[in-house]
Amino acid sequence: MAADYRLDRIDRRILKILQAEGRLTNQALASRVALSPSACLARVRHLERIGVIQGYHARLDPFRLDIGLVLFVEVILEGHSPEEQARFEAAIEAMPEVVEASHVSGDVDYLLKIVVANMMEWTRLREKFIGGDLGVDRITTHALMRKPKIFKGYPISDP
Amino acid sequence: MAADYRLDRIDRRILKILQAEGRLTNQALASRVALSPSACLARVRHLERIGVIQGYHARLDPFRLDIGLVLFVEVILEGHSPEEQARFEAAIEAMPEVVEASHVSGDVDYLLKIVVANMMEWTRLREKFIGGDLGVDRITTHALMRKPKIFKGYPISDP
DNA sequence: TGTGAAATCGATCCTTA
DNA sequence: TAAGGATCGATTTCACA
Repeated sequence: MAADYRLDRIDRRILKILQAEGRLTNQALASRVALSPSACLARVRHLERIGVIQGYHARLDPFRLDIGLVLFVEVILEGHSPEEQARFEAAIEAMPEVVEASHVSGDVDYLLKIVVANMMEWTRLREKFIGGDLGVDRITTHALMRKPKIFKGYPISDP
Repeated sequence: MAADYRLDRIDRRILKILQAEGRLTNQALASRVALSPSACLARVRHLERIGVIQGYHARLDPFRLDIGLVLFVEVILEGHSPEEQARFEAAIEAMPEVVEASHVSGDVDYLLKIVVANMMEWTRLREKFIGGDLGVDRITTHALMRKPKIFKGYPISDP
């Protein structure tokens, strides 16, 4: 999947723009990076094919969706062998409530983003973590109240 | 901004689809929700106008961007008055390295997502947090190593 | 890799229901 | 609110540099 492809200046400008304005037309994008539409489209398709662009998404306001609760959960495993990690990761892969998982260094092993309809659902899901045989030692929960700064993409330097 | 507008079944289907496929053409979207293109476009524009759709973004692979380090930082403030929170939030608003901030309930006050080029940069930025007059009591840092589950949007029920 | 032209397809607006 | 049709603009392919 061309994991070693080197992004040039124009690629980076394309990525920066599409990260901020995902529905920009190819023509507008082309003129902003000073390419013909066909050359620009070829680059975008290439970036998609090699996996630098992983998808396009509408960003929705979670507080307008009757989504329930958004929780950030820190997980510490009992053991840290590859097998134990794989078992845990397979378990969360199968939980639709877990919408994002990050494996991190430090005193904590995983940071999860979890969406549940209400506290009761969280109480039930919580038991799967601590009671179950997922090899979890301890979890800490934080409930989202407000988003003072919203993620709109990674910083990409122009040059 | 029509914060009380009630989403109907078709709105929710539109949101679910655009959240997963942000660059879908209006025609394709229209046929998937069984509307004419013009009616579908009017709904999408409406959802954008009232702020349920906040933007469109290409999702990029952070490990392919030479971005440096992605850090998750937990922040505990010394005090919890509205003024102290506002001061802290204004400070992180002005830091481009802080790409996302969540105000959460529990023993921690804020969860930050921070992107820095390298450890040295983080060491410098860290001092702004603990040394500065931001009213920060304590921070805990986790560095992203791997993403076993990637966020692709909130769960939206069909009916 | 890039350009420009040609053909197809999509977005958008307006009218009518 | 929705549909249909007209118009204008965008996407995509291809021959060529």
